[in-house]
Amino acid sequence: MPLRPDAAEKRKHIVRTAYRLFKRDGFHATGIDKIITEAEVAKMTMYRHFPSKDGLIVEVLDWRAQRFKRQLNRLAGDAMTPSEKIAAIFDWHERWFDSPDFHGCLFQHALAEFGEPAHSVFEAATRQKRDLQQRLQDILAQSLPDDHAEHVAVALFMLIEGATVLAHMGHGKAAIVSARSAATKLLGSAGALH
Amino acid sequence: MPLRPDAAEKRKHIVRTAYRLFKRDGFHATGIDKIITEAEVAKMTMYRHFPSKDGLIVEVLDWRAQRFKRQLNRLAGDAMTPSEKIAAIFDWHERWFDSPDFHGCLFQHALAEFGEPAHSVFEAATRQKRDLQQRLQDILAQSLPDDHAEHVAVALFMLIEGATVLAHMGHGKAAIVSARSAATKLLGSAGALH
DNA sequence: TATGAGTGAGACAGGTCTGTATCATATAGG
DNA sequence: CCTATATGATACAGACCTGTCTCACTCATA
Repeated sequence: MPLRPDAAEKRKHIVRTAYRLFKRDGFHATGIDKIITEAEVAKMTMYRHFPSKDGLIVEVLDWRAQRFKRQLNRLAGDAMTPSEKIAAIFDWHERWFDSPDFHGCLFQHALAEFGEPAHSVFEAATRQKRDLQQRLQDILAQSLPDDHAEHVAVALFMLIEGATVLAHMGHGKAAIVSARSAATKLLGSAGALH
Repeated sequence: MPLRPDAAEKRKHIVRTAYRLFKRDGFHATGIDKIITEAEVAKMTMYRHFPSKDGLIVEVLDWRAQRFKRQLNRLAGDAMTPSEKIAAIFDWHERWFDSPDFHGCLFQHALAEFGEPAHSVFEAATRQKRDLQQRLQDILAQSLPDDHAEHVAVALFMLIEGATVLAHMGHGKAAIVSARSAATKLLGSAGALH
């Protein structure tokens, strides 16, 4: 009764194709027809796997968020100190900003295009942002008291979000340099030197 | 040969109505029909004043950017020290985040929906962001050497952009508290105590 | 009063959007 | 082989999109 062996593959393929188009052209600007043409898939195939375009968008965001989380976990291995982990995260973003197909943060774009807090797409985007912020806070909690950790985590989160906006505007290098410098100062004055 | 006395008023009225709808529902999700209905204006009136929907969007963004700049200039009067000016800007954003019709930053949303750097809407949005960053830098340049001023200005800019994203997600209070705290630390460690 | 610019209302064209329905085909497992 | 499932291709419905066009009307000014 499960799907055919390659049915799950088709599903992933649709998600990946939609991801690429949403990232490049935006959500509203990307039509279903464009997605199925690029994915070389029949329309009914897409609608059998996903309930609607919004449903597909949520799936794409969740899939992307999971990949983001995996990469983050790999970066911030247990071997490093909190400061090293934060530095690694900034380095990672620097590489991301420099990648040829960088078009800003898909989750920020989702918040922009689906600004209604009750919308499922908005919720999917906030989940990812909340996860990142929580992850930063967990890292900092290893060497800072809880209230300090929260404040610094929020500040680092804002620096990262702002850096991503700046990078989308073509100033990724300046953004990451200043963000790193600011993060160092914040961690230093918060007492998290290790 | 100039327009009738109230023609310019109609034009402003269309811009203000479009602004309200774009802010609430987004650019692609807001149709021309919706704008002219809400503005109680004929379609041809709108198309006589603006070349296209994109043209209207650019006009809306420029109008909003001008208003933003005016408010910023009023806030950061010459009487205050750089630190006081920065504090006033954060206070201002706090009030903005708390306002009942806050829906995030329209310029961020424009960058998200028109991600192509060559697009006129993208350019209009970047103009505003560049202006804000430059304004921060000018303020800091009063009490910091140029290279420090630039780094700190970019950091403050990113904090503000990130705080706006957080506020859109419903955490404006936490954002502004952490941003203020971070800004104080950055200004302190940069030596701009006045 | 006469003129002409600005306007409101609405039809219209041509295209695109999401989502559904239909039918032939391919294929894996019993 | 035979049946059930997944699929490709395509037509279709109904709505919405941007932008153009026409026509009657208002109203300030000459």
